[in-house]
Amino acid sequence: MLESIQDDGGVTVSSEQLARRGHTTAAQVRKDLSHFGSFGKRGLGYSVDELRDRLRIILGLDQVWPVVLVGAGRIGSALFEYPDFKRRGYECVAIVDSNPEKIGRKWGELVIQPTAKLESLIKELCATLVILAVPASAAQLVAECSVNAGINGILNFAPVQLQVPDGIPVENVNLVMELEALSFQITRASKT
Amino acid sequence: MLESIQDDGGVTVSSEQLARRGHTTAAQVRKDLSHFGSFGKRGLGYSVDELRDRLRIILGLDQVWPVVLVGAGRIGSALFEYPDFKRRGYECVAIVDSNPEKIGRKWGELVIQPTAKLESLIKELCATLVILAVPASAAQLVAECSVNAGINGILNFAPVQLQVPDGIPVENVNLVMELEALSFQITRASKT
DNA sequence: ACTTTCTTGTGAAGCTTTTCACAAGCGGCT
DNA sequence: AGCCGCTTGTGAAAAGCTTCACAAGAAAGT
Repeated sequence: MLESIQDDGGVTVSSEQLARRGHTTAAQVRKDLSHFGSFGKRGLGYSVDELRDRLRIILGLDQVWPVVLVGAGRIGSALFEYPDFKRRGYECVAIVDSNPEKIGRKWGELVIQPTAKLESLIKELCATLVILAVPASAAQLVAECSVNAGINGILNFAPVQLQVPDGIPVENVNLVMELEALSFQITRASKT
Repeated sequence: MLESIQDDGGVTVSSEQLARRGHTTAAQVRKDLSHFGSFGKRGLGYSVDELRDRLRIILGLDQVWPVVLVGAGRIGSALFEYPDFKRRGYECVAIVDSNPEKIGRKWGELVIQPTAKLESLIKELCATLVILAVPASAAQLVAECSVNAGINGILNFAPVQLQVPDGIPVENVNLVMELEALSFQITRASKT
């Protein structure tokens, strides 16, 4: 949001304005920010540039995160091509797939590697994140292998609840569940 | 989870077992279910078949949801091919894109249509959901058009907060934000 | 029929998050 | 300098969510 305000030439922004854009309340914006420090000026609001920079640091976007993509299917390719990805500091350093037909193919500069190499690739390239874009049946095994190799976080697209040690953050994206959330709300509303 | 238990031959399941699988607590499982009714038997647990069927009805999965896919890019194609999609009752009834090169191509049985036809397609096909897999700059316009056509819910992949009337549910999937959640947690943990 | 072993459903307690409301502070205008 | 219009940061109150703990009920064995 702050970058879009920058593009529109905004220099300062109030919690009220941010709240309207983000579908929340001004008090919520201020309370949330206050957990990390004090970024605004009374009577004036927040400096867009400064707040953006401070939030980038809080989110860890002031560094490059080497990412290994596991699964060279359609979801994998969608992510690989997604431009915002690299712009935010996430750099795909390796691609892995189990399908022998895909191994050896090139995506951009990268050659698709066999799953057997996952662990050594993570170690050699010091990858911090893996993206799991594999079928549900393979996900748990890939997760364990990544954890053994010392991965720091997992983005999981497989529709299973991964079992990983405490302290390794996992974010799940379950596309069917998002649709189910919609059909649930619509069904509810129509029963009023 | 219940379907996976069915496949493993499970007949009944306790809140404790469900909690372990889902990384939550038995009390949470029971409290959540209690909001929709009383599905279990004391001393025995829940009938897997019955609970699955009841939840399917609650989530609105006992009917077919006609979906229009807007944006025939990589994310769109990943969704279109995703098999779980149709299995859960979401049926893609039309594909729309703004790129003249793509219009007229066939994906399976469906011909890609121009964006201008979106409104009439939604009306004619009685589509209840749209999936927005378009660039951020186009998303708001497509959303408004869909709302005008009487859409019931929106699944939005564009990294913008859509402004739609109250009562139209919107679910957002923001891939970069998921990665940011991971790098934030890793950054935090390393500062302890 | 009685006891034992489970497990649900649910008030009450405890905890977390959100909202309220206002003192304190900044900038511009007279 | 003094006043006025805004807006932050934050304790305190309100609302919401999770956990606890237990009565009530179900099945199976004696």
